[in-house]
Amino acid sequence: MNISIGTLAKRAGAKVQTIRYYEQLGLMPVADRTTGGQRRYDEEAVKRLSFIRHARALGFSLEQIRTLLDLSDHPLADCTAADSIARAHLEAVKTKIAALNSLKRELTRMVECCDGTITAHCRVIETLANHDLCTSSAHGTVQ
Amino acid sequence: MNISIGTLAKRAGAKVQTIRYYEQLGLMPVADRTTGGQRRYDEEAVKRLSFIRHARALGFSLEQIRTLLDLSDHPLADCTAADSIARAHLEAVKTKIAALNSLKRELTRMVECCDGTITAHCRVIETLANHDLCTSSAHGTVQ
DNA sequence: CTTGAACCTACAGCCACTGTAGAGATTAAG
DNA sequence: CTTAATCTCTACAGTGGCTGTAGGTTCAAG
Repeated sequence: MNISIGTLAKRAGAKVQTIRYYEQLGLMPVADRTTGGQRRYDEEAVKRLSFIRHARALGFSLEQIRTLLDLSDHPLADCTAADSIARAHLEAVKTKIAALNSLKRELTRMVECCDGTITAHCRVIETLANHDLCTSSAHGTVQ
Repeated sequence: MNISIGTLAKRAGAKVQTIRYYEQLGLMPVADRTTGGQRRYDEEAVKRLSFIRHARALGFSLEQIRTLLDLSDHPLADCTAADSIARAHLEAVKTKIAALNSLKRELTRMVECCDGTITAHCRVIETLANHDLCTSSAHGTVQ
């Protein structure tokens, strides 16, 4: 009931600005204020922000998190929705891992073949210049 | 010498706007224009844009690509710089793969344990609400 | 010569924050 | 009680890497 925004930030592992940003998006509740206008939070807010940060660390988007928060706010609802969000996300993660692995192979080949002398013979530059030298076809845009 | 921006886009796998964006950033040269003011490119531009798109597909940042382009523009230079960019990137990729793998494990556990009935028993929500249930400590922010 | 596709500029929007400026609030020490 | 240090406030701009839109112009085929 008496937690400042800075303390909340530390306890849940977020930045102060991020909390205000979440409030703006409606992910965090509009906080009570002191007479001086500063936000004060309770333990519930710590839990909610931790939930959000944990989900973000797992790579869920804020929109996915919004849905997950709605579901956890209504504990009697069917959890099929939460499950399918998690499953879809798992699939996306698997795809990303596959892309990154093929990327790792290509980068490893690039680096191993660089003879360390002049750019004209540099495998790194050469590979980038000529896509045909690249065996892995799996990579779309990997972020 | 007579390639329109749309043709260039198709041939190198980019969008028209992206080419103009690259020109703005100085990654693509300022193109010659027709009397009517439209950009015309040559084969050299196709190569350069392909280089950029390939490097982007491999996850290099535009700033890294700027350096790689400078290096390939001056083929007599020492290629140590290109090599170290590629090595650093490879390390980053390995780290990302490790994080995603621990994430995959956590998501898999979440999904496997969901009993499909009500949110109160839902492993997905529960895991997100309680970071202590989470075994993988490796995940920072994964994008 | 007409038509329709492609092109032009300029700017706003996306995501998920992060950083800044300048002002006011709170708190601990003296 | 005063002062100083730290926090917090709002509002807005910037990040990266594009993508989309509006409103107009140019080009190439028929």
